[in-house]
Amino acid sequence: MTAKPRNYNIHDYDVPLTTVDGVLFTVHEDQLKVLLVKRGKEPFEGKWALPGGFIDLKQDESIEACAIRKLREKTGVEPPYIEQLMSWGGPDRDPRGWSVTIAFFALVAHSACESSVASVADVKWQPVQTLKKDLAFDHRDVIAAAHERLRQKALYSMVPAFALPHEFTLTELQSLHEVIIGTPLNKKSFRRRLETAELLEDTGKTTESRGRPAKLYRAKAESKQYRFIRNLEG
Amino acid sequence: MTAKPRNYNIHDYDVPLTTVDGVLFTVHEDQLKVLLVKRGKEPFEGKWALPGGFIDLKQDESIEACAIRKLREKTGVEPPYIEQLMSWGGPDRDPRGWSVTIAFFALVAHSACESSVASVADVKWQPVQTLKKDLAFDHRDVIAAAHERLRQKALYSMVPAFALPHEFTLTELQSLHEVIIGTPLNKKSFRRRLETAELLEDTGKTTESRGRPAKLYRAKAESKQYRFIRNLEG
DNA sequence: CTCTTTTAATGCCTTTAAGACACTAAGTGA
DNA sequence: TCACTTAGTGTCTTAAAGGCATTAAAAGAG
Repeated sequence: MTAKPRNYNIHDYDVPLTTVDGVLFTVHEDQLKVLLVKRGKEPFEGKWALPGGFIDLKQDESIEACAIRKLREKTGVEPPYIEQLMSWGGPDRDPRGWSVTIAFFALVAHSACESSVASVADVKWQPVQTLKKDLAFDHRDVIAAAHERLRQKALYSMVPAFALPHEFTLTELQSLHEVIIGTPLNKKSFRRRLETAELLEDTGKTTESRGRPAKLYRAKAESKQYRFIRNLEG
Repeated sequence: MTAKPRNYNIHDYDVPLTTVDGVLFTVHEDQLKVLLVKRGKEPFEGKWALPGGFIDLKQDESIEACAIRKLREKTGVEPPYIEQLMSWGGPDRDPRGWSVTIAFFALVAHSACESSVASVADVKWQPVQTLKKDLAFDHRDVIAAAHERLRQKALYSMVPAFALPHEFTLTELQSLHEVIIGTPLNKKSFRRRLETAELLEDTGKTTESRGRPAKLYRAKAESKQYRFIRNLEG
């Protein structure tokens, strides 16, 4: 046991087993994917689970810092977007007893951490459409909640842009939103609201492929907080 | 210590001190008020704090159930609306060491728990506009976050209705929204969106006072989930 | 070099829902 | 009966999304 500040003694308190988990999404090959890690020990040894675990009481300065650390350990990078999702707790979700997980929801470009993830067998990008039912703990519910949150964000914000590389085209951004929401979107509306809100910077560069070259944009930092006053049709 | 299922032993884990707190709002005399409880023991003995505390690992079936229990203990009733707000954690927010609070945000009619609150000296309704700075822990930040959440809800939902008595007039509901948002709202817009969304039931009753009698309405259960696709102007 | 194909970007009319604000409705009390 | 008060509505304007066709800019075929 470590020395505790003041008079805190864990024996005095009957506290739950509190952990932090991250739901890290990316997009690749027109699919929304979530990062899973194969558990190396009990409980749920061998099952796929969300990256996460115990708070390091000596190192972590906050629960968000803890979540970022967990994700960095698995991907090699810090996600450009992270926010707290919600917490789950109960007597039965962990066989060791009453437990709590504080879940975070994060986005990253597939290209930014491709090497770290592809090089190890116990980490993978799983398409959310083909999620297995036998994930560890209640992680299936956690992912479902994160997916729903992301879906809402796609309707009233440009937050999904942080699942793309630093520079991207409007078509890429729109099709990402469409993948997340699950329905096609109106091209004109999508572009018009982006333009009036001034959320993107023109890089001056363009793509080169078949057809007319597309302009490449960068998300401004403010776009993380921006909320449109009106939702797109879900 | 209690017997734990399987091989769980709290000594094996360096876990934070996890607690649950509730931010319970109501409206009274045209003011938004929050429920505070005077702490009877260290830390922060004698300071005002949010109702909350440790999870009862034998009784509580979930963290939400725990939050509801804490609020019932102080008000005598279960709030008609409760949702998880977010969690805060860090090494310094509690002098006993690394701690986490999972905060909930709830609404109740002032009349529903007036007697329970007025009868004891260590519980009070505090107007959010005149909050003291020296609340226990980081509860000032928690209340600020809850207030901001409630403000957003007032722009795109009818959730604030759950801070009113079971039956209420449209004028009462609108002025509640105005108190929460902090600006006047357009009467016609407010009523029109309510009507088209069919969120309220006409009770057939009316108020009696000076002026034309107002119809009394009841919030339908669905109104808890309903989100307008467009926000009112903040 | 011109024409077809492909993808990007825009113009413009329609539709939806909110803002503004005047007006009518239904009570009370002098 | 009339002034006053509060509730509720009619209607025009404005903001922003939907629909859809058109134009723009490139590559490749002949």
